[in-house]
Amino acid sequence: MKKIDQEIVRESKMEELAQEGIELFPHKVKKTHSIFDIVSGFSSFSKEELEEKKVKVIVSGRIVTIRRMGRATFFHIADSQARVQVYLREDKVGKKNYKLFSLFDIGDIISVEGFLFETKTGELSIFTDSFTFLAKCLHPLPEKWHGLQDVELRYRKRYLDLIVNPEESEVFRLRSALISKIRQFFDQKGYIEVETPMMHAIPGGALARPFKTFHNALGIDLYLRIAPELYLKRLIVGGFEKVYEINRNFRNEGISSEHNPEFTMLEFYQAYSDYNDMMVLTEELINFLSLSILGLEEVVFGEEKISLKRPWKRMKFKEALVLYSGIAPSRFEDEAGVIELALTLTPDKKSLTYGKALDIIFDKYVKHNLIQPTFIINLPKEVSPLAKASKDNPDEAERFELVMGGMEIANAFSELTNPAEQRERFEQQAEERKKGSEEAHWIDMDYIQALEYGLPPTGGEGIGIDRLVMIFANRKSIREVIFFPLLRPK
RNA sequence: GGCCCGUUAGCUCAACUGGUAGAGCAGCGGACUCUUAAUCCGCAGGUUGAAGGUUCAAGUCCUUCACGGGUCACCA
Repeated sequence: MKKIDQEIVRESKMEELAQEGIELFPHKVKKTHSIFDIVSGFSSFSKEELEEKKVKVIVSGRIVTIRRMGRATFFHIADSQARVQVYLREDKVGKKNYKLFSLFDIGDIISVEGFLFETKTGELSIFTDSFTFLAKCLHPLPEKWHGLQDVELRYRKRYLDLIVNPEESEVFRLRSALISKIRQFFDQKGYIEVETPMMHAIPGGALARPFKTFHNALGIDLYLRIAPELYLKRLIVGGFEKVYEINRNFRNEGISSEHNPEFTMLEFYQAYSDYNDMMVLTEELINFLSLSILGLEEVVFGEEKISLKRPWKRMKFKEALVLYSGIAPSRFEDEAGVIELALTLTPDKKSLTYGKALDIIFDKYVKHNLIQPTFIINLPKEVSPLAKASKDNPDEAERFELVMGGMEIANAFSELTNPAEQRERFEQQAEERKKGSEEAHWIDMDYIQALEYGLPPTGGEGIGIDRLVMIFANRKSIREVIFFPLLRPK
């Protein structure tokens, strides 16, 4: 890559540092405080208190601003959480060191040692007596005022985004807190966290196209998992009554502001419960997350306010269709008509079943209207091959989707426990595969055998963590909540 | 994959119906010991995403391509 003049300047400054005997890549540095410790611990102190206490600190960070004024210089050092001002004066550090500092640039990482004080303008700062070079930044950083705006660059070079747009790091701190609180929630309820395979010989547990790979030693095709579901239920068969897993799923489908090919899924299963229990648990979980992270039972999402006060609305799938689709209720009785309508919405599809057609109409006309958290219950059995049928209506499944912010956040059901019925459902799916539906479920005989050993009544659920973070962090694109979203290599 | 939009200095953005590619920040040189988007003086920085084409003349119009964003489709 061609070097620009500023890069050449920075390189020659680094050479000069070396000539001055400065260690360019030091091994270790002393540190008494983080920048955050200083800002949070001493901001409330008055000028006089600081002078009296003479707090000595050794702190490291990246130089993000420099204001040189002859024999004195102010600069800020920062990490992803906080920034603090440093005051450097020639009479304090000596002529030689002061001159050395002219070889430092915005972006360099240094350690400074000094006493805390307050400037005339009232900013908590470090009056430094010495500083240590830690790392050179060989490229100029984006502009201090606007930061890095180019979304493509922000995603491709997330480290740059984090350096110059510190508010972006808040999204990821929130994400981390959310996952940590999820673990706390389930652990307290006696769940155990488990890990199941991410490489499957038979990809299952969802309706989606998988990524395919090959294992050399075994000489077999393997697939990156599209869901952990079937393995987690095997663990229920094995006697673990409450399990959860938080990890990546991989789906070889389109990319959009709501879809990344790899995404983080929370799945949890509880023996001796059903989908109604899962609804209560879900409300409890997300309400808890909101209260413990945001301190509120409400989140702002775009133009909307989402209330997380319990209980949340429960609405039958078909009722939601009638209420939001704008299609006359009587038309839903006409199966052929519904299929025809759905086909016009998805020109790529050649044929559809009634249940699939309803699902398409739901996604198209209903989902985006559901901003407040809503459990859409009793989805068509046809599109739910792993769920128990409803007692009252054999065409419906004991299944719900949680929709909020116009997005599907969770999907849960009373797990199908009857091995013979599971086998029939798989066979139906196999028929659909034959007809060209690449996302239809495979037949997993080992899973059926696991069911034959006896799966107790079980409720299970998956929650899309990335989308939940989107809502909590008020971001409209999934790429804003994933450090390194998938982009085409340049 | 279809359609729409975008791509100009390291970054953020200008450049009217085609007529000499500019500014701010960052950088370099100089002044400056409480500044904070520091200030003041000066300087440098460009294959306008790529390749073709139209034209006396293209950042601007046309074609193709690349990457991204939005949207539709696919897909929980």
